Amino acid sequence: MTATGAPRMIQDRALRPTTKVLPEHIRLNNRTLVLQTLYRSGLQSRADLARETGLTRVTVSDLISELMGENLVIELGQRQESRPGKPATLLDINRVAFQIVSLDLSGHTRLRGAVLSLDGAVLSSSEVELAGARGEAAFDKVAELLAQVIARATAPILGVGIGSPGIVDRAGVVRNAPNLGWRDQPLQARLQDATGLPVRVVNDANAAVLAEHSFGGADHDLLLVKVGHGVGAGLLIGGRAIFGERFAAGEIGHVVIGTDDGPLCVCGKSGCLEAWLSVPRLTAAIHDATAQAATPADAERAVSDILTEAGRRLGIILAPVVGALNLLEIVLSGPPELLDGPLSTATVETLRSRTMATETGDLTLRMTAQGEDIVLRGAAVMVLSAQLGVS
Amino acid sequence: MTATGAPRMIQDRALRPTTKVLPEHIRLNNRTLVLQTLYRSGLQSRADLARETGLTRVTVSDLISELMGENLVIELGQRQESRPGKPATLLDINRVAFQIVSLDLSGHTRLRGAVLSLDGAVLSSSEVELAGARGEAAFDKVAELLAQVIARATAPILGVGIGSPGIVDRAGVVRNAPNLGWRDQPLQARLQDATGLPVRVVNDANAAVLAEHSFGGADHDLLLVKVGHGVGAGLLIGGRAIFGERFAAGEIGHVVIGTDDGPLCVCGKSGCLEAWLSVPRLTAAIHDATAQAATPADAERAVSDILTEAGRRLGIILAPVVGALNLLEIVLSGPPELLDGPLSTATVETLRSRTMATETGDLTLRMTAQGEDIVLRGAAVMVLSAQLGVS
DNA sequence: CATGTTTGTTAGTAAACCTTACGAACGAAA
DNA sequence: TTTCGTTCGTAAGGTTTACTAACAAACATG
Repeated sequence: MTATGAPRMIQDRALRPTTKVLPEHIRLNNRTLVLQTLYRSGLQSRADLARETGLTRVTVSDLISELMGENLVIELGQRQESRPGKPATLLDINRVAFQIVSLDLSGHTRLRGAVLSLDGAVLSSSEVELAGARGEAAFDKVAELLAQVIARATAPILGVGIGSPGIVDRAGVVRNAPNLGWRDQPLQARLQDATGLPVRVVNDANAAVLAEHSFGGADHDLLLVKVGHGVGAGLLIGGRAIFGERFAAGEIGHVVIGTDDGPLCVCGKSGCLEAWLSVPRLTAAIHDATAQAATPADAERAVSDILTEAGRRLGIILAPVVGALNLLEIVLSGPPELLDGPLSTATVETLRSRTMATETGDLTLRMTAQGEDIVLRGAAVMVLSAQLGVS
Repeated sequence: MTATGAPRMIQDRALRPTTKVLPEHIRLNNRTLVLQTLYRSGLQSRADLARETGLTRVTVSDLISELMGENLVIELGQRQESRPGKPATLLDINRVAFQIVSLDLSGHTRLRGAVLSLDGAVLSSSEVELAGARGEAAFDKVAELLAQVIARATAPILGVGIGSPGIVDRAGVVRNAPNLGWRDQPLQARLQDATGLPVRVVNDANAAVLAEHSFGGADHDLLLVKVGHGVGAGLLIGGRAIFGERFAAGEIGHVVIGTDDGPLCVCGKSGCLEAWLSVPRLTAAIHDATAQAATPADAERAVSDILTEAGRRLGIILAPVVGALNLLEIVLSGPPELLDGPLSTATVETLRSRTMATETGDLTLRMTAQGEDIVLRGAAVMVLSAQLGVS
């Protein structure tokens, strides 16, 4: 029995549609496609865009005139090239027409804010001491910082991106952030009302992984481990951020490592990742060891041992994740003097020895190049993505 | 500086478009949407579909007439209901017009095949002994079984779905399957050429997780652990299967567990999951313990200890994955006499004690209800998804 | 200077959905 | 029995979208 009259093959795009599509959605898709292409490749002509997107020159021209009408795209004169044919008119995203405001609330004692260009460059930054403020007082600090940063913008603001510690849902409600004393804090909605600007709130580690993806040249599958006062992770699979069923994806700080016990954690368990790896724990351990050491050489060796063990622990906890997701790229974010040395070396060695290296490709582990601005830049990516569909 | 003239908000659908969209793609999306709705809800009128999909009655009628032309949808008389207005004409997927052929190659010694209805019910099944065949001989066994099963179909065949052990890429090439002696075996393409039918080849655990999702009422985020001669996992996030950068997602069989050593594994490492949990290892350990036990009570306790320890090991390795992905649902597939008891109890207890239970929701772990047919049914889901966009 | 090439635009076409309108079929009330 | 309102499915016409075809402008080259 053969497949006589069997239905046509469905393309990947049509797998499990969840919503109806109308003609106007086509326009939005293609408009964003053009913008995205221009954002990434920069200076291009209409004909270039047509070739790259597969759309016709006519359609691209039409979309471009719409985008120019919104001041999102500008013409930059003609291409200087000695070729036959009419010279191309170069286009680019109008990178100075708008700015992005970002806040990083993940610092333990200090909130940071900045104005960024559409390219993710920090143009100016501000800080506010948290000074132990919690709950509504902490919200006031955030609102105050936001107003300050907004005032420093020198172009229309495309939107506001905020990276917050804790568990943040898709609507930008901070479900739980112990450090700031927030529970079910509707941060996005409140700040949107207060400022009249589009606001996006995401978890800090999720913001960080977006920054690494967009600006750090990272792959489509990526795990970023952010080490600070706590330890969290951001996860990108197929270029999409993973949030988890209860928006707590990446919350690996209180997963227990290994089958021996470990240091007691504030959460009550023993051997949590955070008890091994958080910055306060590491600095305290290093301080103790240095104080007890007889000679500088002894001290150095003791410090190296501490960092190596911490790195090994990180490798142990990441190995199942790397195996289950077949991850090839892991990025660390945090104090380089702690992470970038024996620690990361031990982590990658542990990972390689505990997973099946053959067949699964070669694992890469590196420090982020984004430095301290990683959350700010990631929050900006959220804004670009939400407002322009670009990143 | 405010957002004067800031561009419109982009919907989620437009985030990162990668391809141009044409008007005909709309049609495909909406056609599939209608088919999907009908597949899941069954008996519905055109007006019902219009209300549920958001499309107009006119558009739904047009799509339905197209689908009826392909014999995919049929009318089933009028609704028997005492209501004002013209009675509705009930529609349904023509569930007997097509059948699906599935193969399960994951058995250690035996290959299974079946004809399934569009609902995923097994209509008839066949088996072939592998008899140690490897490489090209194993391929011949598969082709022979496939021909047998195809001959038993009693309706046009929608397509062929195959669940294979090992690493399978998106094109259905089996990159590596030690048990079958395959390396870069283009199974999908070869069988497609041989049969003239659409063929889809996926990893067996990935097929299984699709079956659990479609037929087992599972959630959108789901991890399925398949315990057999080896141990593998299938992962679903947001309703989408995760394949991994090198198509090896779910290959957790050779990840090392814990910080004490463990049994030596065939891969050379000590303490791999497979060394703790594979069916041969467990049955051997149980056999030894039973033989050494003085009394039946001793034997029972020893068996329980072995299964509890295996379950604990599974919990240890899954904890970081569950934490990192914020998974709430885990399903086990394999011999229930081994898995469904002390083992699964120990796994879920270990998971709960090693992850942050609060905030992340309550974890569920259960046996699959799909039994031995799970891979066959999952392979059928692949066909439904590829050919009709339905599942 | 004629020719060929490339760019961007104009005009017309096809596909998809929508809105509006209508006949058919039914229950309920006058 | 007749009238009215409701619901279903279809028909006709309009809008949006991107496409094809054709063209003018601007340039290099022989």
